[in-house]
Amino acid sequence: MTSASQLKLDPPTRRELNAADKQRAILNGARSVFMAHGFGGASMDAIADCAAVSKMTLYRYFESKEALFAGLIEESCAKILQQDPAVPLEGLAPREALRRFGMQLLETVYAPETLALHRIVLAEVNRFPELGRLFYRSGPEKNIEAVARYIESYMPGKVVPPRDSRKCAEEFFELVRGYRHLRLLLGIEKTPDACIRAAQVDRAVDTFFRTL
Amino acid sequence: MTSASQLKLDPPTRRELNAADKQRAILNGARSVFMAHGFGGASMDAIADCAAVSKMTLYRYFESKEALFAGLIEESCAKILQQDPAVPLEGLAPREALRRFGMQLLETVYAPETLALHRIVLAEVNRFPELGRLFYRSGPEKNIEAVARYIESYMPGKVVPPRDSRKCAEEFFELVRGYRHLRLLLGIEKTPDACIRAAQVDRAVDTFFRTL
DNA sequence: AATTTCCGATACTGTACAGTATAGTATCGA
DNA sequence: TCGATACTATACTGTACAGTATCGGAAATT
Repeated sequence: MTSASQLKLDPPTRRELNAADKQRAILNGARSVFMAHGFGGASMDAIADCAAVSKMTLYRYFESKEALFAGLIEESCAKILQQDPAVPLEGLAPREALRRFGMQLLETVYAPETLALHRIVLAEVNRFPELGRLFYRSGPEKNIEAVARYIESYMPGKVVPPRDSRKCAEEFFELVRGYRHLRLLLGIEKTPDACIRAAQVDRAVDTFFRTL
Repeated sequence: MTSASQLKLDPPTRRELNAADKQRAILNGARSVFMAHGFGGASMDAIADCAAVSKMTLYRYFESKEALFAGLIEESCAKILQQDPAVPLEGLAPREALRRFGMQLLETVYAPETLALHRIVLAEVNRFPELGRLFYRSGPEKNIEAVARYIESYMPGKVVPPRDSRKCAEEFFELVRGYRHLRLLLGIEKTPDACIRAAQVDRAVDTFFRTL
């Protein structure tokens, strides 16, 4: 190791850093195991092994298996939410702006980790009802609201009273994600590359503009 | 008992009748328990109790827990498939025909049992990959193909070459099911009544016709 | 009625797992 | 150097559960 001294921090900070590392290691291990085997199929021993941590440490950071699971899902949802870089919209033609929204959506929801999260939340929503709301608010709702606001600000007069911008935004994302989303969730299709995703978004944007 | 003789059948038939009843009882019990608790959370004892049948009988009809689960999902998918009464289309205006397709879709996919099936298939698609295909072929694919055929037969010239009837049919159903479908799957919204469903279908049909 | 065959209720077996207890170790501050 | 804290390894407890063995009894056959 080259000069460990420059990595040294004052004690409390350093300890917290270690603690944060452990927590992250645990959550990463939990992610692998829970996502692969579901809540019921995951064992705390397997998670401990996967996180390279003893089972006692697991229970020092999380009350129970349920708490660990809930913590993991919360973290995963937050991760999805944060990677919303609020696309810069100024000066873009509406079609191009919507294309960017669409591409961002597909990158997120077609990603294997997001698909796994989606599956497991649906699977356990009976056991943990609050996770349903959490998931919806972290992902779909944010996107829909962003597009609704965009439509209101940059496409005035396009949406007239019996329709509203929010429903319109939902329709837009329905067209973008398509039935391919279901096929991916069901594992009967491979994740499409960026090129295919772009074609799909273009088509969805075309269709969407025809509905206005 | 009043005159058991008139209920008597010749032996083999009678035995088979009982066998069919048992099988149905088992599958019904399995449905309740699996749908409520998932594959991992369901115990064979609970299923036996729920079906009012001994555990031995369970194992007489199904090799293992996995086999019972697979059998149940197969039966559930088949049930969805069969309740496709091939709407009579002759003499209907296209808008009206599509409204019927849409209503039929929502009745099926918004039904609590279908939502439960949807959730559990997604939950277990890692463990039982073939169920993904089975589910997709039983439900979505049938519907999409039916609408695609309708578009080809009854709306000639509406869909021009870069677009194809199948993609169009997918778009139609995407608009019909809406994000409400996801909210129902996540348990954050109550099943809408027929009136709300009809309004949703009307709106989707309007939007769809604007895309043509 | 006697006998054979099948079935199901109950009890059991082995295993896997959540959670805990214990005993020992590494790290750090004083 | 001492003492405290956080960790590890391991073994244990109790429970839940998939799958099985046994035995009594009902039906089918004679």
